[in-house]
Amino acid sequence: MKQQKNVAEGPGTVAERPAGKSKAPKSEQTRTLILETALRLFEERGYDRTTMRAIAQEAGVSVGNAYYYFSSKEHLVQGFYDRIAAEHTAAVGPVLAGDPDLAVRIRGVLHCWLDVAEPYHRFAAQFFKNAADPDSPLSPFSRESADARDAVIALHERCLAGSSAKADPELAGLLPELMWLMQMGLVLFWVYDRSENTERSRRLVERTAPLAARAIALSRFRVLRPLVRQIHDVLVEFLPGAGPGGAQDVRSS
Amino acid sequence: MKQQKNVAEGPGTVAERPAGKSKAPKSEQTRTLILETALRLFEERGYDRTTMRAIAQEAGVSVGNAYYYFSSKEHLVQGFYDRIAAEHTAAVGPVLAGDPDLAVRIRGVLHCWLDVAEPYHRFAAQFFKNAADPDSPLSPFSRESADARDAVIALHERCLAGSSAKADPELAGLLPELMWLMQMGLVLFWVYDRSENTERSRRLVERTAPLAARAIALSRFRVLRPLVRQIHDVLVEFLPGAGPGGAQDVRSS
DNA sequence: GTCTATAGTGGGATAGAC
DNA sequence: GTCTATCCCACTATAGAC
Repeated sequence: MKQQKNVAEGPGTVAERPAGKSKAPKSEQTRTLILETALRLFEERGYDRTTMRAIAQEAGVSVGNAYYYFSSKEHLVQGFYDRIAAEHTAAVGPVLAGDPDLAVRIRGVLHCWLDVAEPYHRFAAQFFKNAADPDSPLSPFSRESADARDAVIALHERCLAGSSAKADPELAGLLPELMWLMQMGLVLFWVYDRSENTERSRRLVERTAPLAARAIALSRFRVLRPLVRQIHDVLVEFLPGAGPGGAQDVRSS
Repeated sequence: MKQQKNVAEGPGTVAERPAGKSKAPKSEQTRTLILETALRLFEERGYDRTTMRAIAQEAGVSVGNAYYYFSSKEHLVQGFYDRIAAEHTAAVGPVLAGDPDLAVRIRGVLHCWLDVAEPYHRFAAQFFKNAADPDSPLSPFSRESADARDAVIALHERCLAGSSAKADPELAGLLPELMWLMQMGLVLFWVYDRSENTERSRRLVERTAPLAARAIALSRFRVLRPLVRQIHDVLVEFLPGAGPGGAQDVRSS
C-alpha cells in the first residue's frame, strides 16, 4: 500500500458538463457524494478506522478535494447530526399529536430518538470522544451547536405543551431545556450502552419517563415550594438559554 | 516526591529483590522519571501539545522506551488520576470531621475537589475527550476505574454518615453512589467551565449543595413516597454497584 | 470556482536490532 | 530495557488542469 498507487484515472464519473444553462450545482453534488460516502464508511467500519484517504478513494475524488469541502474529518460528522435530527423530528410527529399523558409523550419522544439513532450506535460510540471535547464545535454545548440545541428544545416544548400535565408555573418555562438536559443524559448512557440492541437504554427511558412526569406534576405541591424555587434559581443561572445575557455558548460563559 | 510514588504495576515491579543492598530497581526509576516528566509537561503546555517525542526527550530516554513503560499516551494519565484522588482524600479530612450539617459537608467535599483539581484544569479540559471515550480504560465508567470510583463513593459515604440529616431509609444506601454521580456532573461542568478561576463551578457547588441536602431531607415526606420509590428502583437497576450481579463495568453491561 | 496530483509535516504507535 | 528506524494517518501546501 504505497502512496504511489493511485486510482489511475477513476471511473469516468461526471465528466461532461451540461453545456449551456444547466445550473446543476456540481459542487453540491460532489459535496454530497463525499458526505454520503463518509457516512457510509463510518457506519461500515467505524469512525476511527475510516481514513480520509479511504473516503476520498471510495468517493472517487482526491484527498485534497475532500478537504476542500470539509475542512476536517470532524466536520463530516456535522452531516450526521443534521441527518439524525431531521429523522427524529419526522419520526416524532405521531407522538406529539397523540396521547396527552406526559409520561407517554416523554417516553415516545425519547424512544423515537433511540430508534432513529440505532443504526449509528457503533459509529456514535467511536465518535463520541470527539464530541465530548470542550473545544470541539461538535460538542453539544458549543456555539456552533446552538441551532441544533434550540431545535431539540423546541421539540420538547411541543411535547410538554400538548400534555395534560400541569407544572409549577415558575418552573414551566424552564422545563423544555431541562428535558434537553435529560435527553443529553440519555445520549450519554446510550453511547456507553453495550447491551444487545441497546435494550438497556430503552429500558432506562421506560423507567425514567414516568418518573420525570411525576416529578413535574409534583412540582406544584406546597411542601416542595422551597425546593422548586431553589431548583428554578439554579436552572436560571446555569442553563444555556436562560442565563443573564442569554449566552449562546454554554461553556460556563 | 520521587521515591514514594509507586504507580500501578509495570514490567519491573515487585521483583522480590532479597534486598541486602537496597537498590531501587532501575526500571522503576525510569518509569517514574517518564511519568513525572509527562505530568509536568502536561501541566505546562497541555495534553495535546505535549508529544511523546517531547516527553521522551525531556526525560532523556527514547520514544520506544517510553512506550515500553506506558503502552499509550493515555496510560500516562492514570498517574494523574491517582494523584488527584490522593490529594482530594487528604484535603477533605477536616470537612468530614467538622460540621454535621449535610449541605455544608457536601459543599465542603466538592469545593475541596475543585481546589485540588484547579491547577490541572487546562490539562483536564484538553484531556477530557479521551476520558469520555467509552472504549478508554480511563473512562470513569470503565472496569479499570472501578477502584477509583469505589474510593470516591466511600468518601461520600463518610460525608453522609457524619451528617445530622436523615434520608428515606430505602434510599439511604444508594445515596453515596448518587453523590458520586453528582460529582461526575460537577466534573463535566468544570471541564467545560471557561470562567476566571473556574468561579462558575464553585458557584454551582454553592447553589446545588444545599439543594441536594434539602432534597435528601425531603425524601422522607409522605407525599413523595411513590416518587422516591420509583427513583430507588431506577437507581438499583442502573447504578454501577447496585445492579444484579454487582457489575464492575458500568457500560450498561 | 472545482478539482487533481503530489510532496511534505508532525505526531502516535510499533518492529526489531542490540 | 533501550534504542533507532519506520509506519500510518490527519492534515497542509502547492502547482496547475479544467
